[in-house]
Amino acid sequence: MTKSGFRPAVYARVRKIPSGRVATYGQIAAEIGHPGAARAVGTALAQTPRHLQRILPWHRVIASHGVSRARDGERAALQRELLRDEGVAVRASGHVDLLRFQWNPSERQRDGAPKVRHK
DNA sequence: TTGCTGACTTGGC
DNA sequence: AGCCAAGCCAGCA
Repeated sequence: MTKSGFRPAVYARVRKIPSGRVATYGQIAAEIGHPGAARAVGTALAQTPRHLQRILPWHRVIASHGVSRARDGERAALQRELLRDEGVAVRASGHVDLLRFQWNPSERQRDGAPKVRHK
Protein backbone atom coordinates (compact mmCIF):
# COMPACT_ATOMS: atom_id res chain seq x y z
CA MET A 1 0.00 0.00 0.00
CA THR A 2 1.69 3.07 -1.19
CA LYS A 3 -0.71 5.39 0.55
CA SER A 4 -1.27 4.55 4.16
CA GLY A 5 -3.86 7.28 4.46
CA PHE A 6 -2.66 8.17 7.87
CA ARG A 7 -4.92 11.14 8.53
CA PRO A 8 -8.16 9.52 7.26
CA ALA A 9 -7.38 6.55 9.47
CA VAL A 10 -6.96 8.87 12.45
CA TYR A 11 -10.26 10.61 11.82
CA ALA A 12 -12.09 7.31 11.38
CA ARG A 13 -10.68 5.97 14.61
CA VAL A 14 -11.40 9.08 16.66
CA ARG A 15 -14.97 9.08 15.43
CA LYS A 16 -15.43 5.66 17.01
CA ILE A 17 -14.54 6.77 20.51
CA PRO A 18 -17.73 6.39 22.58
CA SER A 19 -19.09 9.24 24.64
CA GLY A 20 -17.84 9.38 28.18
CA ARG A 21 -14.50 7.84 27.31
CA VAL A 22 -11.14 9.12 26.11
CA ALA A 23 -8.12 7.87 24.16
CA THR A 24 -4.52 9.02 24.05
CA TYR A 25 -2.69 10.14 20.91
CA GLY A 26 -0.35 7.19 21.22
CA GLN A 27 -3.27 4.82 21.56
CA ILE A 28 -4.90 6.09 18.37
CA ALA A 29 -1.62 5.82 16.52
CA ALA A 30 -1.14 2.23 17.62
CA GLU A 31 -4.72 1.28 16.78
CA ILE A 32 -4.35 2.40 13.18
CA GLY A 33 -1.11 0.51 12.77
CA HIS A 34 1.36 3.36 13.30
CA PRO A 35 2.77 2.94 16.79
CA GLY A 36 4.95 5.82 17.88
CA ALA A 37 3.21 8.28 15.62
CA ALA A 38 1.41 9.97 18.49
CA ARG A 39 2.81 13.31 17.46
CA ALA A 40 1.58 12.88 13.93
CA VAL A 41 -1.87 12.11 15.29
CA GLY A 42 -1.84 15.41 17.13
CA THR A 43 -0.80 17.21 13.98
CA ALA A 44 -3.52 15.47 12.00
CA LEU A 45 -6.18 16.58 14.46
CA ALA A 46 -4.78 20.08 14.45
CA GLN A 47 -5.17 20.14 10.69
CA THR A 48 -8.65 18.66 10.74
CA PRO A 49 -10.81 20.04 7.89
CA ARG A 50 -13.75 22.22 8.92
CA HIS A 51 -16.37 19.78 7.70
CA LEU A 52 -14.93 17.13 9.98
CA GLN A 53 -14.37 19.28 13.04
CA ARG A 54 -18.05 19.26 13.89
CA ILE A 55 -18.55 15.51 13.54
CA LEU A 56 -15.23 14.58 15.08
CA PRO A 57 -15.08 14.10 18.87
CA TRP A 58 -11.57 15.60 19.03
CA HIS A 59 -12.09 16.46 22.68
CA ARG A 60 -11.97 12.76 23.54
CA VAL A 61 -8.36 12.57 22.44
CA ILE A 62 -5.93 13.59 25.15
CA ALA A 63 -2.24 13.36 25.96
CA SER A 64 -0.95 10.57 28.20
CA HIS A 65 -0.52 12.99 31.09
CA GLY A 66 -4.00 14.46 30.64
CA VAL A 67 -5.55 17.15 28.49
CA SER A 68 -3.52 18.65 25.68
CA ARG A 69 -0.48 20.74 26.48
CA ALA A 70 -2.28 23.87 25.41
CA ARG A 71 -4.18 24.01 28.67
CA ASP A 72 -3.95 27.77 28.60
CA GLY A 73 -5.73 27.96 25.26
CA GLU A 74 -9.43 28.08 24.55
CA ARG A 75 -9.12 24.65 23.06
CA ALA A 76 -8.26 23.06 26.39
CA ALA A 77 -11.00 24.95 28.21
CA LEU A 78 -13.62 23.76 25.75
CA GLN A 79 -12.18 20.26 25.86
CA ARG A 80 -12.46 20.08 29.63
CA GLU A 81 -16.01 21.36 29.46
CA LEU A 82 -17.08 18.85 26.82
CA LEU A 83 -15.46 15.94 28.62
CA ARG A 84 -16.93 16.88 31.93
CA ASP A 85 -20.32 17.16 30.27
CA GLU A 86 -19.92 13.56 29.10
CA GLY A 87 -19.16 12.38 32.59
CA VAL A 88 -15.38 12.32 32.40
CA ALA A 89 -13.73 13.62 35.54
CA VAL A 90 -11.16 16.23 34.57
CA ARG A 91 -9.05 17.58 37.40
CA ALA A 92 -8.31 21.27 37.77
CA SER A 93 -4.75 20.59 36.64
CA GLY A 94 -6.21 19.13 33.46
CA HIS A 95 -5.19 15.54 33.95
CA VAL A 96 -7.62 12.63 33.62
CA ASP A 97 -7.66 9.26 35.33
CA LEU A 98 -6.87 7.06 32.35
CA LEU A 99 -7.33 3.92 34.42
CA ARG A 100 -11.02 4.71 34.58
CA PHE A 101 -11.84 6.65 31.42
CA GLN A 102 -9.43 5.40 28.78
CA TRP A 103 -11.31 3.70 25.99
CA ASN A 104 -10.42 0.07 25.57
CA PRO A 105 -11.58 -1.16 22.09
CA SER A 106 -11.50 -4.73 23.37
CA GLU A 107 -14.07 -4.12 26.05
CA ARG A 108 -17.50 -3.32 24.65
CA GLN A 109 -19.89 -1.28 26.80
CA ARG A 110 -18.47 -0.03 30.03
CA ASP A 111 -19.26 3.50 29.02
CA GLY A 112 -21.30 5.99 30.94
CA ALA A 113 -20.44 4.89 34.44
CA PRO A 114 -16.96 3.49 34.86
CA LYS A 115 -16.66 1.49 38.02
CA VAL A 116 -15.08 3.49 40.78
CA ARG A 117 -12.76 1.31 42.73
CA HIS A 118 -12.82 2.00 46.39
CA LYS A 119 -9.71 1.19 48.29
C1' DT B 1 16.09 14.58 -1.32
C1' DT B 2 16.90 17.34 3.05
C1' DG B 3 15.21 20.01 6.84
C1' DC B 4 11.71 22.00 9.96
C1' DT B 5 7.37 21.87 12.47
C1' DG B 6 4.02 20.09 15.79
C1' DA B 7 -3.15 19.20 19.76
C1' DC B 8 3.11 13.60 21.62
C1' DT B 9 5.84 10.27 24.91
C1' DT B 10 9.15 8.95 28.11
C1' DG B 11 12.84 9.46 31.35
C1' DG B 12 15.59 12.22 34.45
C1' DC B 13 16.02 16.36 37.87
C1' DA C 1 4.02 17.84 41.89
C1' DG C 2 6.16 20.28 37.68
C1' DC C 3 9.88 21.51 34.14
C1' DC C 4 13.63 20.19 30.68
C1' DA C 5 15.84 17.37 26.96
C1' DA C 6 15.88 13.63 23.64
C1' DG C 7 13.41 10.41 20.62
C1' DC C 8 9.50 9.39 17.34
C1' DC C 9 6.65 9.99 13.16
C1' DA C 10 3.89 12.07 9.20
C1' DG C 11 3.20 16.27 6.38
C1' DC C 12 4.90 20.04 3.83
C1' DA C 13 8.19 23.64 1.73
